[in-house]
Amino acid sequence: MSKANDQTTGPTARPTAAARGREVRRKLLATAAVLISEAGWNAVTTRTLAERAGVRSGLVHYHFESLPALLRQAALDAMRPALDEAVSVFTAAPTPADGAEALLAALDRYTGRDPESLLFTEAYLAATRDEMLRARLAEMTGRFRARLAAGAERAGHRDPEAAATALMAVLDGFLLHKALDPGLSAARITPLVRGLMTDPSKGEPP
Amino acid sequence: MSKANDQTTGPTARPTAAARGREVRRKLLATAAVLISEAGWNAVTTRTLAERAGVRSGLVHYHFESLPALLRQAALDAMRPALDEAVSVFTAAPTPADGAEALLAALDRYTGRDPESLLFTEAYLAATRDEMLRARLAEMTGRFRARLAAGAERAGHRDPEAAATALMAVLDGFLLHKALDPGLSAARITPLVRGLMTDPSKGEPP
DNA sequence: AGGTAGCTTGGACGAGTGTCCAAGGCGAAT
DNA sequence: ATTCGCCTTGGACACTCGTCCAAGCTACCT
Repeated sequence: MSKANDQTTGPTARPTAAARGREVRRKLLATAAVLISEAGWNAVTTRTLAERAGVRSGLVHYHFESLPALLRQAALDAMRPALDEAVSVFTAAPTPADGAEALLAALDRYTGRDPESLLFTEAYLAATRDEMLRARLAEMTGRFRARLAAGAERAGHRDPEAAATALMAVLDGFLLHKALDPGLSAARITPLVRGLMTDPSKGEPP
Repeated sequence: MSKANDQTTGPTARPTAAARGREVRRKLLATAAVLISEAGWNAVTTRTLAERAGVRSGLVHYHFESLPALLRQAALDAMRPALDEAVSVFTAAPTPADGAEALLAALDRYTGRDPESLLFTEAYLAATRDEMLRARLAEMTGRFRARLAAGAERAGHRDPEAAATALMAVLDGFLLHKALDPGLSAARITPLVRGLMTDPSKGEPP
């Protein structure tokens, strides 16, 4: 008897139908994330999406309930690992200030170069007008904020949650401003951003 | 002989054709700014715009070259006075830190309440994909940044331009985050934002 | 062998889109 | 009274949009 996953065929054999379907879903989601950043949330159409993904347009509504549902999932799927990596970068640093500096540096490298640079901003704006997206997105960013706050608290910050909120605001704000003016330097604002995570009540002069 | 602006007619008389035209332009621009914030830049259509403005749809392309051109002008016209007022608020404060606090407080009052709350964010994103808008917008925000930097410099900040950049990033970032989560408190991050405009090299302990 | 289930195709459908324009209206100037 | 110039109207135009589906395909199961 042969199991469903038997791959005893040749090296370049045709994948099973289910596997091809999975690949179509993956490509559509990945391409949608890029297009959202490139053209804007409301400018992603089924036809351009299918074309860029190398997929026939009829497949979009076979694999997904609707275009808005696809965009929601694409944005969330692309943001989750990005936020996870941000958490890693932050928690790997010895102090919250170093963590903030590392996050800013990572963001600086990311902006402009990455085809999904503006995905976060687009998703925030879209969430403003989409109840379901707002709930799922708020949960993800809430977890991120909690991680930042935990780091700030461990370092003895007076108001850790405020520090986390402020840090997230600078990061997303800087991302947006730098997209508009690539001349902006993350290095220049680094000392100021470090200051955000350093409790003002416990200054440490040289 | 009668001058063009003779308004010797009754109290509720029909205005001159030119005046009505000016009013149509004004209404379209004002309504467009609201709709951009409400529905998103790419979701503003000629027909919904005309309807919300109380104007026949055929007038849109009589008074404006194209819908994109109208949106550009609407955004810039609405942002200019807002930025001017922000400059006033900032420069009226005795110190840059007080100015930053005042700006944040004003932003906090503005967010959510105002129907144009998200206009700035939408305009930034649109400028990313529209060369002409980017140039005009960069000029306006550049002037604003220069005013903030001048204030920081007068107070002896080590890197005034960086301070201005960081302050603008927090403001726009906080605006966006608060639109998503109205529970965010501007008051909580105020001391941290004040710190941005206070040169870290010259701490002033009580 | 035939049957089944899932993926794929290409196009149809109606509702929307930005843009344009012939025709009409009306106050101001002559 | 007539002309002039600008504003206004309502709809036509040629798209593009999201969604849907009948028909075909092919790997797998019995």
